[in-house]
Amino acid sequence: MDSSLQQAERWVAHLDMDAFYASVELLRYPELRGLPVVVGGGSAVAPIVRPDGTREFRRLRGYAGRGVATTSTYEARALGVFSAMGLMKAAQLAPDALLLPADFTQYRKYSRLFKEAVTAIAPRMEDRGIDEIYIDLSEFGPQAPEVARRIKAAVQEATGLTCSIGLAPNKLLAKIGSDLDKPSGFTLLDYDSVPERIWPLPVRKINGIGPKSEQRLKNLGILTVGELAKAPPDLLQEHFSLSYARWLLAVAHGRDDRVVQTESERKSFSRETTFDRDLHAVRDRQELSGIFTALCEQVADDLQRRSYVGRTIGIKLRFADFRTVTRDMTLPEPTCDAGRIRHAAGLCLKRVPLERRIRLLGVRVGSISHGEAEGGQDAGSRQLTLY
DNA sequence: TCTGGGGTCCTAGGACCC
DNA sequence: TCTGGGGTCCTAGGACCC
Repeated sequence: MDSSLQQAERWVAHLDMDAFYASVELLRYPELRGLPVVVGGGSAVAPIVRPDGTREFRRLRGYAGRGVATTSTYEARALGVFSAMGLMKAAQLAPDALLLPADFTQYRKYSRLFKEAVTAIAPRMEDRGIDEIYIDLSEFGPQAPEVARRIKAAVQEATGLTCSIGLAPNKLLAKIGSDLDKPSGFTLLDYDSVPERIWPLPVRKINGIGPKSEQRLKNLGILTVGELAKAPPDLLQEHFSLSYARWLLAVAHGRDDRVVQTESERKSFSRETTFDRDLHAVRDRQELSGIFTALCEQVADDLQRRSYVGRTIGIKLRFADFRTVTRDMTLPEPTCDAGRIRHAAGLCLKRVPLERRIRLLGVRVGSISHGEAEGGQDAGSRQLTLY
């Protein structure tokens, strides 16, 4: 490679489905179109089908429980209800909004549909979760914007759902772009447009700056990306780690070298649950133990169904005061056996002092690999599978 | 109005080995 | 006798994302 040659221009698209879960629900319940709808809570909020076939939908009013909004329609957002908001609070803001339970089987189906529609046109796709992806369109050169528009149309054709696309020379700008014109947006950004389009935005719009960093930047008088771009490097290095300070300055100028990652291996499996009420380690011992075992069985089942085994078994506890602790231990041999996971997780739990009430319990298996578990009925056949 | 569930990555200290 | 580095693994916590 001749380093004096300028690197070929990159084209990266970020595609984000609009209000994904809620939009899938509207396909099923078209009569709710135009109304504030919130997805969240357990199956208890499912609509009731009357004898005559008509449906009665739950409203947010009177909701009691610990659920949060997973998604809301744009009509509900106009009333102040956004994802991750507690449903009790949402009920205060929008008591007449309709409430539907999340149906992940259905969302996974539509996720598959839209991703298939994309890869049929442009194969270099990076999965970023159920409702968003990056697409490397560099191979299309100057045709990239046209291809991106075709992808947007193909997604709608395949699913009946709209998406928003940002198209830019890198992932950072593509991601910001897809959010600039929602819903059903299409935004083209290049480096020259950074001062005009990106600098006025709050720093929180940058993927990687969360609530903590936002607050710390605010304390330094930095609210917008433009202010970040002009911040003295010394000031940033004083308040953040060297690598984070460098990253902050780079992204503020719209710079990002990350490649579109078309393959990735998962690193862990976990299951966790928040209780309806906080449980007491001693008084609710039986109930706690039953839930603990069930979580271990679920993780074991997840591993087995996908032919994984793991060596690091961990637990997570959240106390009533929201403090979270984790404990883990690494086994000499990997496993996917519920009993072994339960035993190791039990040892981890013994290392946590349990004086406070518990609100959440979780079980995790990490250091995973494909293959047969050591011990158990498969021990003898290990050789066969390895060679 | 008390804040879900499933992930990834980073940092940092200690153990242990060479 | 006091003092080394480097590398890897393990564990805990935290920030962040969808």
